[in-house]
Amino acid sequence: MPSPILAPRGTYDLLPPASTLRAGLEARMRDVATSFGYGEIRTPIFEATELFERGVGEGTDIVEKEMYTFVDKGERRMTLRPEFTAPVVRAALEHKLFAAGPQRFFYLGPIFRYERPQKGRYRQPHQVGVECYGYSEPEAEVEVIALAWQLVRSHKIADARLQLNSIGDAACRDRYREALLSFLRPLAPTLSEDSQRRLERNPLRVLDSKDPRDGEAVKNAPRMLEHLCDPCREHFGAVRALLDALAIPYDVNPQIVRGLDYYTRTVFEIVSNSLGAQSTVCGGGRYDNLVASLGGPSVPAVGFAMGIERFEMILSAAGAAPEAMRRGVQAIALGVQARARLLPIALRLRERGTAVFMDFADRKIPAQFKLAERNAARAGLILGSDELEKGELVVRDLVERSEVRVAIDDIEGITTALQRMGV
RNA sequence: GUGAUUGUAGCUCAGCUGGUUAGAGCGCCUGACUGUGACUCAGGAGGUCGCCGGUUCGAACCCGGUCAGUCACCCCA
Repeated sequence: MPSPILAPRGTYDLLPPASTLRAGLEARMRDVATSFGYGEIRTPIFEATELFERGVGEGTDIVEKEMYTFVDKGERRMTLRPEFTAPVVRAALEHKLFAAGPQRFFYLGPIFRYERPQKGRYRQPHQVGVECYGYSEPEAEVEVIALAWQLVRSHKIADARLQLNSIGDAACRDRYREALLSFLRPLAPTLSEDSQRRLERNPLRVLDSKDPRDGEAVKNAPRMLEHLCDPCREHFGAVRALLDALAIPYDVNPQIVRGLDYYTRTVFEIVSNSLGAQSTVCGGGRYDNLVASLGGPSVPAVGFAMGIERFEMILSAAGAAPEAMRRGVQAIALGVQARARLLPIALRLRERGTAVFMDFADRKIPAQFKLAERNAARAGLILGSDELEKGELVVRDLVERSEVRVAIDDIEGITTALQRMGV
């Protein structure tokens, strides 16, 4: 016997009713982004591999070992998108949108990374995120952060915290890099193997190492925030002042570094301790050089990406997951003839937007009531032989356990009775 | 990629130091109840014990491999 085919490792099937909850969450996310003036952008699920090599950075783990890359029949190197920012920039450049001034986009959908699955980490995770182009002003960061914060706040998530840092621009980061290197080099033998390996290539990564051996060295290491050039320091101060004015709480956390090459100046994360080792639910910041590095004009940019699965995990940990509401109607017919009469009524109700469930298996009344329970129907529409004779049907409130009788063809009367029951 | 741990019915799990036809609860189906959801009672369906191989007279149990889940490292949303 052939072995059964399973969903690929690190992926999952979203089934009802979880899929209904997901759809509701996505709808609320769209609403929030829309209320900030962002428009939805949908880009292809695969792109030229080179886009990510240039956009995300050749030295990053994502590009080095996590991409789903293939060669198509036209010998083109293609990659399933591992993130959204590079594709969005590509689309904006392709359609010359930057000629029209500032642009605001949000996106929602799956990304693909070949990673070892664990809690809050999948091979096809889903992200919602925004991109704001054309503003070098600190208000841009604050708008994007406020949007992310609104997403979190609108769901009453208690233990989410905003972490903020500045990693400077090309000029002051290079100077800091040198300062950090000359501090860490003498200590190299005391660092973890990973950090020793990373030291020359990306010394900033040593700062957020979890290895206790690195903690000691990092403790006295020079701080980026103290090495910011004047414009960067001023900019960071302005971001903080605006956040304070909006009463958005945050911690300055010098260890926030972000893994992608394109970030400049402000970086931020929203973290929660209900996520295990994957504590970040949202990560973002400013990336003023990305558009130019992909061959476009010099356009400053700010954005974030939020993990939808992780967001759901926080929601359920907070007990904020919405309960499935009782909704719709169970159409209960006894026998083929009654079914034939009830079917068009069900259709009429559905045309009016009422959910109607119906069973065709000739089950008895009690069995059909059980189905109504399983469907979490709010009301029942019962048509048996008695009713058929009298030309009536029973509209039953499944919560109050009360019922009224209405003429079979009186669709208005049925609708009114259902409305009274809150269907 | 590294390490740890788990895999028995649709779900949650039991199954002693390897020993006849593998169990429970919930769920599902049928009936008691010529037409009202719960409860009760009586029946019933459903498992090649993740898969492959090995050891053994004999494997759900021991060994190896493999697939998948989970957790951590790493990385990140």
